[in-house]
Amino acid sequence: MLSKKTKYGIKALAYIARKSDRKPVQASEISESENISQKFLESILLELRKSGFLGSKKGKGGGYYLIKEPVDIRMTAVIRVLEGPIAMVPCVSLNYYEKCDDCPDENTCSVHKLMIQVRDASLHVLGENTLKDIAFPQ
Amino acid sequence: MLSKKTKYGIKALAYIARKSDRKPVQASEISESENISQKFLESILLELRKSGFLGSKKGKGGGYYLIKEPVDIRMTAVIRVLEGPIAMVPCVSLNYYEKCDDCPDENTCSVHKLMIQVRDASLHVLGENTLKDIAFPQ
DNA sequence: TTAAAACCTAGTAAATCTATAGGTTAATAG
DNA sequence: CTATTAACCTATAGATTTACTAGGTTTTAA
Repeated sequence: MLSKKTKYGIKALAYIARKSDRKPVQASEISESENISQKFLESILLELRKSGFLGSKKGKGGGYYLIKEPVDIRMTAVIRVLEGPIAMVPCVSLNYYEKCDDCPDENTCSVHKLMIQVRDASLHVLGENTLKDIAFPQ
Repeated sequence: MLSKKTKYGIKALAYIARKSDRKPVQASEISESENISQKFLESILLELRKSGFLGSKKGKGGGYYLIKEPVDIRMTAVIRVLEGPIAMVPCVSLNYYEKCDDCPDENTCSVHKLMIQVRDASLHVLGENTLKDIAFPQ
C-alpha cells in the first residue's frame, strides 16, 4: 500500500508542475486545493526539497518550485524517495536490498522469483511515467 | 511491502505442493523446514484452510493438504486472501475498493491513473503465476 | 489412554503512519 | 524599520498494523 505521504507528495508535485510559470507555489495553496493537512504537507515538501526535486523560497511570495523539467522526473525516483523500495520484499529490491532472515538461499526461494517479476513489472510502469505524464494526462 | 504473513503463507503452500503425495503435512514440519515461527505459521495455515486453499486433518498423522491442484491456484487469489488488495491505493482496487477522502474526482486525480497501470501490471504477473509455477520453478 | 496435531482466544511489544503543536528564520512590502 | 508572510525545524502523540507469544481445547490415531 502506498502511504498517504507518498500519495500527497505526488499530488503536490503534479500541482506544482501544472503551474507552468516558474513562480513559487505556497504550501497553503496546495494544501487547500488538494485537501491535504498543511503541516503534514509542509514536511513532505521539505523532504522533496532536501532530496532535490524542489527548490524553495522563503518569505512573502515564497514557496516551492520544480528544479527539473517534469519530463525529467521519473515516478520511480519520486516513489523511492517518499515511500522507499518499489519491490514488495527487500530481497529483490535494487535500491534497498536486504537479505531475508528465513531464507538460506534466495535462488531456491519460491517467493523470490515471483517478486522479481512483480518488481520488474512495476518498475517498467513507474519508470516510463514521468511527472509530465501524470500532471498532464491525455 | 509484502507482510511476513503473506510471504510465509506462500512458502508454506509451495512446500505442501512439493510433497506430491496427498498425505497431510504438519505445521511443525513446515515451520522447521522454512524457518517460520510455528505458532505464527499455525494461524496462517488456519486462515488458508478457512479460505478454501487447504484442508486439514486433526490428531496423529494429521496436517494440512491442498484441496485444489497447484496449477489451479493463482497467486492473485493467495495474495488477496493473505495480504488484501493488490492495488497500491484502495481507489483502484478491484476487490477492496474504497473512495479516497481527499479526492473529489478520481478521473482527474493524477495518482489514480498511474496506480491503475501499476495494478494491472502486478495483476498480470500474479494472475499468470500459479502455485505450480512457484513450487516447481524451471 | 496417551500422544500428537489442529484449533481457538487473547494479548503484547515494537514499529510505522498520520498527523499536531509550537515555535524559529528568512524574505518582502510598506 | 516594522509587520507580515511563508518556509523551516523539533518534538510528540494517538492510532493502527505487524509479528508474534501464551496458554489453552478439541479431535484423532496408535
